[in-house]
Amino acid sequence: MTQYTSPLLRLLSERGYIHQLTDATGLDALAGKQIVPGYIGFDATAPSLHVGSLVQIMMLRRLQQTGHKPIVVMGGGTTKIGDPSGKDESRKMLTTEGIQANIASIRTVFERLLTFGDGPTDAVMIDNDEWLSKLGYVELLRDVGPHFTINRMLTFDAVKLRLEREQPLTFLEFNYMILQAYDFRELLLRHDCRLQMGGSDQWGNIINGIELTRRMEGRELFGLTTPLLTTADGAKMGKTAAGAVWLNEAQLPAYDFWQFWRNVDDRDVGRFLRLFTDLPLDEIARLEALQGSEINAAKAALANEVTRLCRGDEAARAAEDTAAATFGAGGVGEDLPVLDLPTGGISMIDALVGIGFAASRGEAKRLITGGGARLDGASVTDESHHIAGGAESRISSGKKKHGILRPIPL
RNA sequence: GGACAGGUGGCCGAGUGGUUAAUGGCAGCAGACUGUAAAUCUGCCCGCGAGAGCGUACGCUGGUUCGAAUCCAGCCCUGUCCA
Repeated sequence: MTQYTSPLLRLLSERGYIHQLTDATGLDALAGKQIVPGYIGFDATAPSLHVGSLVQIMMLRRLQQTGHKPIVVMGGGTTKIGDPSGKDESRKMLTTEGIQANIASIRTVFERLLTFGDGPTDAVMIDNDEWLSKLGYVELLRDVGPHFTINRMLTFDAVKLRLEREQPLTFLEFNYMILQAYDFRELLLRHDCRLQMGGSDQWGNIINGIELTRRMEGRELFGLTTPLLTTADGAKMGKTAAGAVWLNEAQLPAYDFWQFWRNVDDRDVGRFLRLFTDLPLDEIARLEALQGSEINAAKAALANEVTRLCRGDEAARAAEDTAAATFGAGGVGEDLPVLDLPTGGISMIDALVGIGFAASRGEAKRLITGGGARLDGASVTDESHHIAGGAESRISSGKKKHGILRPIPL
């Protein structure tokens, strides 16, 4: 591992954030002598980011922790165009209000992880719509156009792959990289931003921004990418059964968020602890070394820490208590999903659908037939089983998903 | 504008008149084994229905046929090449 002198690069390096770096010694020197404003761009297409973006968010946190200035750039301007990457027509373009609402919602998570304000190392959040929407086409062509050759743009993976696979690549999409490059330069001019970070898939875009700025302004910028975060079995991080693992409470309850981390693959524990928690490295080394079932303690620590950072102390504690009560004691915890139990009871099928363990009645039946539906821990195999009203009970799908059936109070 | 190839279930990809709700793979769910892990094996995997069954579905719209994802026509979309 390269020896860095700046606290920033040391921290990033020892915790596993660095995949590629444009000019390691240059950035190391710069970070050692001044506050480096650095930015990462985020999508504004949904009201919440998901764990796939958490590495980037954490990186901004590290930036601030080592005395630099994090800049969160929301892609409001680019979102307006609509994301062209999918072929499915139904991808609707968002209205300005919709995008603003998304940005406001996303901001709540950033506020937990970064300190915002007006100070020199306080984080700021900017919407690239501020400048992109004012940009004239002719102006853009004149200023930026000469600095991009099609020849080079065609060599970028994002483009090359699509062409090789004979998939459509629209002009719109093709232009994304130009807009992103433009962002970097704009951020230099507005906020003296010197560094852009991102996932490894952003390397090409980041390089473009650096190149463009060098040609237009004669200034040197830096780029840094994180390794593509996959789980140990090779899947892309952030998608699970129920869909994306959202960072916002409104999109995913804290208990489920906690469970996601509690259930990571053994092999991922150490890496995730370094990336997603503030635990000291020696503590992580100790946890990571646990063998066999003991590694579950490390997973619990991971779940607690990440939930605490993203959702707050209280949420983390409630999730942990619920898990302990549910899995340890075989009872129920307060944080489990609850379904009202009518006085006359409810059918097993309706209960499973009602609490969200099955998407349709057919699915609920299959769950029952397969032996995965449980009531107070006992498997229910009768499709027409009727749950009596009056008493609280625990309903489960498999061994991991649990919920409470609670009589409606009179 | 022309020639050719293509548009199938969350994704990839078979199928080219009936036995096809549609082979297979991936992803997903459940069971067994475990440690709320991985790997492995087994079952499930469009909706409604207790069930027989019914309804939807192979780009869109019509047509041929007892019967179509499969044949025909028009249209839309994508790719490759040509103008």
